[in-house]
Formats: sequence, C-alpha cells, structure tokens
Amino acid sequence: MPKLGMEPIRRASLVDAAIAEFGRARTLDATVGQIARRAGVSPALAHHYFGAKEQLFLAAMRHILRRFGDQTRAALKRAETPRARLDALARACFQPEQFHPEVVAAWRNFSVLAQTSPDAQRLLRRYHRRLRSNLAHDLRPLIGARAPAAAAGVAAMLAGIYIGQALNTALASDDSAVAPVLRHLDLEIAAGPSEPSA
Amino acid sequence: MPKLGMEPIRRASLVDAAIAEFGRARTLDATVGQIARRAGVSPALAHHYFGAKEQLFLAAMRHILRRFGDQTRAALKRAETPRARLDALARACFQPEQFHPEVVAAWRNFSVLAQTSPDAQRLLRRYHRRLRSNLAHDLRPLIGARAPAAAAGVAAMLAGIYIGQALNTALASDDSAVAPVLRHLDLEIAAGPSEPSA
Amino acid sequence: MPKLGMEPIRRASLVDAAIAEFGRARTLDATVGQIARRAGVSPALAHHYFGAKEQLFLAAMRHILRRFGDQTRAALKRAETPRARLDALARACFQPEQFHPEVVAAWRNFSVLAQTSPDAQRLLRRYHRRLRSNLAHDLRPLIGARAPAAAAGVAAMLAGIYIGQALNTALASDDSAVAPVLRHLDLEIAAGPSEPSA
Amino acid sequence: MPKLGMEPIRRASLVDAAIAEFGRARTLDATVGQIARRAGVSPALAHHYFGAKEQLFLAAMRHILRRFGDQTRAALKRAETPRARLDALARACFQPEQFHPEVVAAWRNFSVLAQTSPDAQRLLRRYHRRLRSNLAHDLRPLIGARAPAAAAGVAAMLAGIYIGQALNTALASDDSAVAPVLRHLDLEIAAGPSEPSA
DNA sequence: AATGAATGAGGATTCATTCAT
DNA sequence: GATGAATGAATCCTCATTCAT
Repeated sequence: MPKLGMEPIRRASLVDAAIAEFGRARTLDATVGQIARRAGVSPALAHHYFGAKEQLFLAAMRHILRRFGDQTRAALKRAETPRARLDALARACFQPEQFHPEVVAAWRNFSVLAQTSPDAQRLLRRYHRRLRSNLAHDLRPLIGARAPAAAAGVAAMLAGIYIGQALNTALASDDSAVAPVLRHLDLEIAAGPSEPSA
Repeated sequence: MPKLGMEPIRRASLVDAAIAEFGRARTLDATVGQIARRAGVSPALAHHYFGAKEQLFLAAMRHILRRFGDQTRAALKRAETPRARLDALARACFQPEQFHPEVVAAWRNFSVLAQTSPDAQRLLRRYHRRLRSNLAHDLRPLIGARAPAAAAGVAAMLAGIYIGQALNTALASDDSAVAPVLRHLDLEIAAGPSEPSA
Repeated sequence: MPKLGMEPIRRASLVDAAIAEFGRARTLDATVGQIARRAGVSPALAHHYFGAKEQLFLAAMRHILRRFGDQTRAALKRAETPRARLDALARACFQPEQFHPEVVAAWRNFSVLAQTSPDAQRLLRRYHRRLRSNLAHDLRPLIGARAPAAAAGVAAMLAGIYIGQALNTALASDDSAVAPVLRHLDLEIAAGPSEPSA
Repeated sequence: MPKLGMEPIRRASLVDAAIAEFGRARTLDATVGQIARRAGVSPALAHHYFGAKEQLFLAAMRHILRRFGDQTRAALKRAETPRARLDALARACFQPEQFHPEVVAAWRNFSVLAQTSPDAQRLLRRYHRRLRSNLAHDLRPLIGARAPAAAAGVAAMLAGIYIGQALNTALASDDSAVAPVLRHLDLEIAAGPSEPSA
C-alpha cells in the first residue's frame, strides 16, 4: 500500500537502521541488504533513495554529527564563562550517547570511509576544524595568542581519549574520561597568556 | 623446486607484502590474492602458512609493533634523565616511519580488526598498556602519585595527534606533531608532585 | 494537473525520447527510466501508454520507418524515368538522416529485437520486402524477368553498405556510399534483359 | 578432483559453451552463469580464466573468426585462377556453418559489442579489411585499377546477403545466397579493366 | 492523467578458502 | 614445499514492472 510522502520517512528509517546495523556487525561490512531488512524495506529501495551504499553511510554519519552538534550547542548556551564553555565542550564529547556501541562503530566506519571517499573526508575534516575553532574561541580570552596551539592540544587529547575509551568494551563513565582534559585545561590556563606556546 | 627451510622466508615476505599492500589499497580490503601476488607466491601458500587471512594481518601488525618497540627501546637507552626519556618516548611515536602510508594504513586496519578479533584486541590493549606504563614510570620521579593519571593524559594526546596527522594527506614533520605533547609534559612537570590530579 | 488529450502528445514525446536515448547509450540498454526522464515523465507513464518496453521500442522504430517511407515516396515522385527512380531509391537509403547516431542505433536495436519479438520481425521483413519490391518494379522495364533477382542483389548491397558505413565512426558522405550501388545498377542494366540471371 | 593443465581445456569449453549459449538465448544477454553452467563449471571460474564477460565474448568471436579464416584459406588453396579464387571467397562466406543459429547469433552479438568495446571494434574492422583486401587482390588481374572499388561493392553485397539470410529463420541453401554475388562478379569482370569505376 | 512508492528477480564480479597433485 | 584448479557464498547494484493514490 504505497502512500505519498514516504520519502523522508524511509530515508530516516534507513539511516536509523544503518546506524543500528553498524553497532551490531562490529565489522565495517554492514551490507545494504542487512540495513534494508532492518528498516523493513527492500535493498532496492535503499538504492532508490540513496543511490549507493556510500551515500547511505554518509547520511548516517551526518545524522550522528548533527545530533552531536545540537547537543554541543545546547550545552554551550547553558554555560556563561569561557571556562565553563570549555568544560561544556569537553563533556559534550563524552556524553553517554557518544559511547553507544553503534555510535562508536559509526565513527570507526566513518574514519575508514574517509580514506576513500572525498565526501567523507571533507565531512570529517570539517568536524575537526569546528571543534578546534570552538576551543580556540573560548581559550583566547584566557590565554591570548597561545589559544590556537592549546586548542590543538586539547582537541588531540579529546580524540585520543575517545578512541581509548572506545577500545575498552566496558566503557568508563564520562567523568573519568573527561578528567585528563579538564586537568590539561587547568594547567594551560594557569600558565597564563604571557608564556609562549610551542 | 621446493626447498627446505623456506618457511621463515616465506612468512617474512608475506608479512612484508601485506604491509606494502595495506599502503597501496588505502581501503581495508587488501586481499589475500594481492598480497600473495606481491610476495610472489600463490594465495594457497598464504593459507598454508597463516591458516587464515586474519592471522596474516595479525602477523603484519605484530611486525610493525615489534619494530616500533625496538626503536623505542633504543631511543630510551640513549636518554639519561627521566625527562629526556619522556621526550624520547613522545618523539618515538612520531618518527617518520610511523607516518609511512602503509604503517598508517596498518594501524587503521588493526584497530578495525580489533573489533572482531580477540587476538587483535589483546595485542592492541597490550600496546596501549605498555605505553602508559612507560610514561608513568618516568613521570613518577617528577610528579609522584599523579604519574598514572598524567600518563593517561599524555598517552591520549599521543594517540589523538597520531590519528589527526594520519587524517591529513600531507603529513606534518614530527616536530610540529610532538610539540603539544612536550608542552603538556612541561606543564604537568612544572605543576609539581604536590598538586592532586583529577 | 492532468489534461485531456494528452495521450498522443505523451506517446510522441516518449517515442522521440526513446530514439534520442538510443543514440546516446550506444549500447542496447536504453532503459525505460532514462527514456522517461528525457521525456519529462515518470517511468510508470511509459508503461501506462505502451504496456511494455518492447512496445515502446517498436513504436520508435515504426516512427523511423514511417519517416524513411515518406522521404522515399517523395523522392520517387520527383523522379520520372525508371532509372531515375532506381537512383532515387538508392540515394534515399543513404540520406544523412539515416546516419544520425540515433537512427543507426535504432536500426541496430531493431535488428536485435527482431530475434525475439515476432512483431519486430514482421516489421523488419515487411521493410525488406517493400524495398525489394520497389526495386524490382523499376527494374522490370529495363531488364525484364531478371528484375527480381537483380533487385535482391541491389537490396543486399544497400544493406551491406549501410552496416559498413554504420560501423565506421566517421561516416562517409552519401555520395561515396551510393556509388557501388549505382555502379551495380549500371552493369545490370547494360547487360540488358536477354541475359538469364542466376 | 582438480587436475593439472586444465586451463586450455576449460577455456575451450567455456568458449564453446558461450557460442552455444548465443544460439540458444537469441537475445544478447547470454549470462556468464548460463555459459558456465553449460560448460559444467562455476561462474567464478569463467571470471578466473577470462577476467570479464566481455573478454569471454571476444574469445568466442575470435574462435569463430579463426575457423572462418581457416576454411577460407583452405578453399583458396584449392582454387587456381583468380576467378576461381573469387568464387571460393564468396562461397566461403555462405558455408552452412556460417548459418548455424549460434554463429549467426555470435555475429550479431559481436556487431553490437563492437559499439562499446574497442577490442571488438578493432577485431571487426580487421575482418572487413581482410575480406576486401582478399577480394581486391584477385580482382586486380581481371579489372585492374577498378579492383578496390569493385571489392568494396562485392564485400558489401556479401555482408548484405548474410544479414538478409540471417533474418529469415528458414535459411536458404548457400547456392541461392551466393548467386547475386557471382552475378555481380560476372558483370564487373565482363566490363573489363578499361572502364573507370565510380 | 500521472506518479511516487516499492520490489523481485537477476547479473557481474570478488574473494577467502579447500584440495588434489 | 608449493600451487593450479575450483567454488560457494556473498555483495552491490539495476531495471522493468506494479499498484495505490
């Protein structure tokens, strides 16, 4: 019983199914067939709406990134001082959702896909750029010209902790994850603006 | 013309071929056939010696990790103070070889493989554990009880920077890569042992 | 906004689109989807009007044959002697339009289709029969009873030259194409009616 | 029970199966699966030996052309005068084998394939070139400078008759097929060398 | 009159792996 | 010790076609 206006519904449910399937088949090879079956449609429909597997993967990752962005923005709005905003940013990266198996797997998929797909690479780089730029923006009032370099350090630490956590099957609470980052922020800020950064 | 004692030679050349093939096919799908062809043998021989593709991949990664370990130990031997050893450790992670395309690709392969292969996961965890333990060992004389927590932060930053670098096609010189880590070490050490870590 | 009387318009535009698409995809696999898109309608509409892909292909070929027939008849009307009519017939087969890529491709499609579709086969045979009959009609005053056999020879040469030309990407001017045929006509006519044909 | 030295056997049987399958599925879409099944092997083996469907098709056509060439050369050897050789050439084109359904279908396949495959196009052109050159070689002693033009006419007639015959399901005996060509040869030769060809 | 929705069937191709030699 | 032979299983993708709207 075909109905009109199904496109957005199908797209969304295929994207959801893709993410869920990433989590299940920890391997990268979530197939179009599996995803479609989970979404309750035929594989042909997935191709009809997304054109190719890669596009479906990309759409799934965009979905995750969009949600991450929304949460981050919301957290930033609630913070009032630069330091509070930096904390919020760090904590946003380690929200429980980010450690759901399917999200972790999606990130892994994504970083692999970025090796071959220019679209994925662009998306991934944009994400990193934004994160660094956000960090630098709030570091500037506190440490001045050293902000960009410090932002890079913080961003690296965030990324490193994320994959470290993602490697352990038992995932730590976000608080223990975020601690080293907060510590690093403390140290950088305490060092003050005068000191030249490497 | 079968010869005696070929086993170690064949194994080594298959491992080399696997690593080389990882670099060529940026995708994960280096096939047994391609690897065998590069090694100048039949795919059947690869199975004969390694049993399965996964084992060949693992052997390749072990090879890379062993070389990394050797280089690290050598560098540590040349350093005399704890701080010098910490520097050496950090620099070892960013030696040019670590950024050769095939090594980067091998790491990526490896982290994916670790999701499904218990052997790979064990190997990967052991590597991380050793790195953190090495760092903590040399941090202890400088900052005391805070050493383990600080080691985790440093290790995370190392990992984060590595993937960040690996994502860029144009790879930075190891000096700019190591800078944020040295900076972090400076800050942690300057803070001294008294201060409690988060 | 469905309108009345759209049927002939849609049919015509689908037929045109089919022919155009034959030219574009040199392969036989012009798909219903591509044709419909080019015609600015949905694939479902093509089925609505033509029932099946094959019927659409047939309609396209009928369209081409009808145009060819019209041009031929017009050329014949302008000719006054039997010999002039034979010339006109030969030249009609090599009019520039017959070498437009889409027409060449349509002929190829058609001759393939004729292997499986009785309708197409019937159409193709009728075309050949008419051509031979036309040739024989004008040969009879010149060579008498040998006319049918000679017509077969001329028709064969016409067909052979057409595919020969169609095979070369650079298509010769119609004059060089028609020359062997005119030559053959000259010879047959010069031989006169008395001589028995094989 | 795999045996050694199977490659040539498998290749040959796949080529045979392909030709047979061309005849059965009058359509162009003889699938690799069908061909492989007929040859008693898996589709994967067909790919193993031929790399791709197109190459298998090409090999099949080369096989047919080679046989045709062999027969032609044999017939030419038995002929002693130029005229006898021309007759032999014409008759060779219409030997019963050339009208076996699978051979007719292979030719059709081939001419379609030539639209998209440079390899097929090259092969097809070479065949035509050789035929014309053979004809011209034996026409020269009889009609001098007009030989090339006359050869083109004869070749066209041969091709035209072939497809004409191939279109009829009931295939005529080779004698009635070759008659118009012999007739044309008679006329051209009777006209002698002096007359300029168009 | 027209279409968006949906699919079943199928097809080329790839690949790890097995086994007799 | 080494390999050629062979395949089963899987995957992405395409397309004509149908149907409710």
